Amino acid sequence: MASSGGNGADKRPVVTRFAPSPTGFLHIGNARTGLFSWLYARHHGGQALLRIEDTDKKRSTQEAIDVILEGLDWLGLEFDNEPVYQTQQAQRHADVAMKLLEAGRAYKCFATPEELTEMREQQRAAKQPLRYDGRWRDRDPSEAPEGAPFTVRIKTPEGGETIIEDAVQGRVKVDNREIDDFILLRADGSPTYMLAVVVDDMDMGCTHIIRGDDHLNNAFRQIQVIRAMNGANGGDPIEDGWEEPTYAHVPLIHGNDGAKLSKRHGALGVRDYRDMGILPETLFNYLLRLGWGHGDQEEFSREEAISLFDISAVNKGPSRFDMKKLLNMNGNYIRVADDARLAGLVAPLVGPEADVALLTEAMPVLKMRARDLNELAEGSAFLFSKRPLAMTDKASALLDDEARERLAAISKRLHAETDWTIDALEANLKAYAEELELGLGKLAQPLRAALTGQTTSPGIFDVLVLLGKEESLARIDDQTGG
RNA sequence: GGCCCCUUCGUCUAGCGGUUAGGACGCGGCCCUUUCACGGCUGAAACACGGGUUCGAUUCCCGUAGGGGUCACCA
Repeated sequence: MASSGGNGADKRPVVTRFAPSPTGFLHIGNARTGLFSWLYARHHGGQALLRIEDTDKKRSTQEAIDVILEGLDWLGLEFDNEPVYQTQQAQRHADVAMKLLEAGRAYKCFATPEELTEMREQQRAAKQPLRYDGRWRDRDPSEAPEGAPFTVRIKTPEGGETIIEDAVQGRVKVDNREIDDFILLRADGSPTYMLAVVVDDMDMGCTHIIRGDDHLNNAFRQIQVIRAMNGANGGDPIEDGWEEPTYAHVPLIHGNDGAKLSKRHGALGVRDYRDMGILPETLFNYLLRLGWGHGDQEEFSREEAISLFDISAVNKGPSRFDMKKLLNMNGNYIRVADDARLAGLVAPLVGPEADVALLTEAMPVLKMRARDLNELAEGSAFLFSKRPLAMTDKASALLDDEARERLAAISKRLHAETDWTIDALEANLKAYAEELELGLGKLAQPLRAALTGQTTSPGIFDVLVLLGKEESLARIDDQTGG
């Protein structure tokens, strides 16, 4: 009666599924669920399947589906087989409902929507739980008006309790009285989500259902469909292969205020983070660390994640999204990322004048100073600025008369410099600074302003070398009138 | 409101009966230094509360409080 099904005793090869609905973007929280689902399958050498829940016709456009596919691809989560499209299974869903109806494990309900609304209002008024009261459960269909539309409802057990051994949440019990006879097939013959998910999960052979814990309550209803089909609640199996999967309900990601992450919290879509200049490996790692940990380790390669990930180690409580930490992590990943790759990513952000070869050469010193790709692009801009350079307020403040005089002297020394390397240039300017009995900073800052138009940049000798002798001197002379 | 879930620094987490409660982000200080970063050192910062169980509870059990989720012919 209160059996708990598969639940870890499951010895079948692992098959997980990620089932997003095409809403126009890939929600960051869903992406994490997808990541966990994918990691679990990969860890166990099983299959990670993808299903598109496109039964909401209004929102499900090809474009919306592409956004999801693109997001998963960007994150590097490649799924096995072709994605299953839920709408294409509609006939199969209806068939299952009809089989249940024939077996007497589901029944026709002739209650109208208005009637049901009224029922709920009364329940609300009487402070009773809101659920279908089973008014057609034992009534003869002949009592309905001729040709009246009907829905198909599942016949749910009236007593006992249902237990789920959830891989994340642990043992969860629900009294069967809490589970009403929900609708399987609408009056127009279309399947409800509650039916469709289960049928698809079973048809796809899913052994593990890893999803957001907002579905925890649904699981208790979905199990009823499985049990009706496999005869666990009495009677013969209607079809083979309806084995209860192991459930793992992972907590949702919350915003800073602790509520479910939504539009008002800012960026929601995976694509938004990409546009903010977050690297895919950063998001992968950050999402992994949200709700899961492995000792003191903060950074995990894809391979480490696969070998170390364990669904039962996922925290039960929801975690909050922290942009600051994401950015810090992104900075770490940028610093170790391949220079040519970064140059390729940054070039389009810099503009048409960007030169990938120069960017690649400059990348080692540029990437030290950026936490996202946009910052990286901003930091690279000076390399491609056209003379005469526009000065920021702080930069022009640095270029007073005294500074310009020194720049003129520096210009003269640099014109004579034949060895245009970091070491030689440094030796040259340090000698001059000593001559003037000044700190190098007194020379470097105005020089930086003249060369970059800004007060911050990579090391001044790096800048000189990257710009080259000709361009450097021209920029300096622009400021000295020389 | 009914039902379900959750609760370690501000945030993400480690901990799985005995620890000076560890790490990371963020924040403060110091060092490095041509700016900004990076890096190094360092400081402040947590077991929600109340009962049990136990020689001993952050850890196990029960309440309370707080938070979250869910209750459609949506998915």
